[in-house]
Amino acid sequence: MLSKKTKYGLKALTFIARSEGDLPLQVAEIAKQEQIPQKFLESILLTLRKAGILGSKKGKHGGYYLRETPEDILMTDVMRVLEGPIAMVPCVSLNYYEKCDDCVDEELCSVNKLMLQVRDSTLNVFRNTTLADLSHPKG
Amino acid sequence: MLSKKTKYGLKALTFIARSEGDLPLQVAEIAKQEQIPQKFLESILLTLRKAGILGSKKGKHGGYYLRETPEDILMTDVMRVLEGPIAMVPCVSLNYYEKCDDCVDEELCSVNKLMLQVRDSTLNVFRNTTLADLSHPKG
DNA sequence: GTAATCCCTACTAAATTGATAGGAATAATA
DNA sequence: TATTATTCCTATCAATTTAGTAGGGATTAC
Repeated sequence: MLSKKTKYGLKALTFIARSEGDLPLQVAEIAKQEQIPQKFLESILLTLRKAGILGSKKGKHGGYYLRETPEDILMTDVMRVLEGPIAMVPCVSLNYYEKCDDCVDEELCSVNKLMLQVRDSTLNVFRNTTLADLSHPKG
Repeated sequence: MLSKKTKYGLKALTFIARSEGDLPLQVAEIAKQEQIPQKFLESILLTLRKAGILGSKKGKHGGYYLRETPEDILMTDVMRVLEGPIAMVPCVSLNYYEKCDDCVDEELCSVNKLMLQVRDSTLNVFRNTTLADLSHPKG
């Protein structure tokens, strides 16, 4: 299952991308428009900012904005920040590889074999989808 | 993350497929060979039997066996039994479709748009992979 | 009738998820 | 400078899920 965190994060990013204004958008407004608990959204946007996907401005009239244009924001990056590793098992993870304790030979392991294919096909989707693709009505 | 249940289930199925004997295999032996807690594996194999993927024989010299040849056992079926719906959100699920409470227009929803693609690509892998593919050293 | 095996139910500890609460720090503006 | 609006940070918490464990009933081979 996709976590609420990721779901909310994607919705928020799309909302910001669609706004296209120069002004930063406030958590309160995004939360209201997208029906997301405000405090929860606050922590999610903070995560996205720390990851370099969003920028922020503090104080009155502050808020969040995209660091790059939607066309340049890849889902690989967004999903890794929000949902964690794309691979479903560490032994097929590109960025967080870890050998299984039990596994004697990875090449013989059926779990490894199957999940490697799933990772590749999912990665292919994320690598070819930008925030712009998700933000346009048709696409 | 892939659950241990699914991981163990896949390993057990592969183990059975590789054995190829006429005799049913016992939980105790599979558990020992694949380093899986026996009682846990028991409940997993029971699930697979109830789903029609495994058959069982009770009593002394009993055990589990495949209901079909490995070539005919598709990962779509196995994964749905072990891990649940393949879609990461109910609104893109083929078999368990459910509309989101909040979502006004699914065609505008970025989460829907992205997860639909992920579902399709994952489904494509599972539909084209059989237990036989996972059981052979090369493949 | 005994031993080996699957079958079934119930319970539990640990981790994760989806929040909520409270306030500190910062910036605009009157 | 005081006020207000906002992000930033830490801590806490309830519900759910996961990964098992425990105990014994039912069935079959021998």
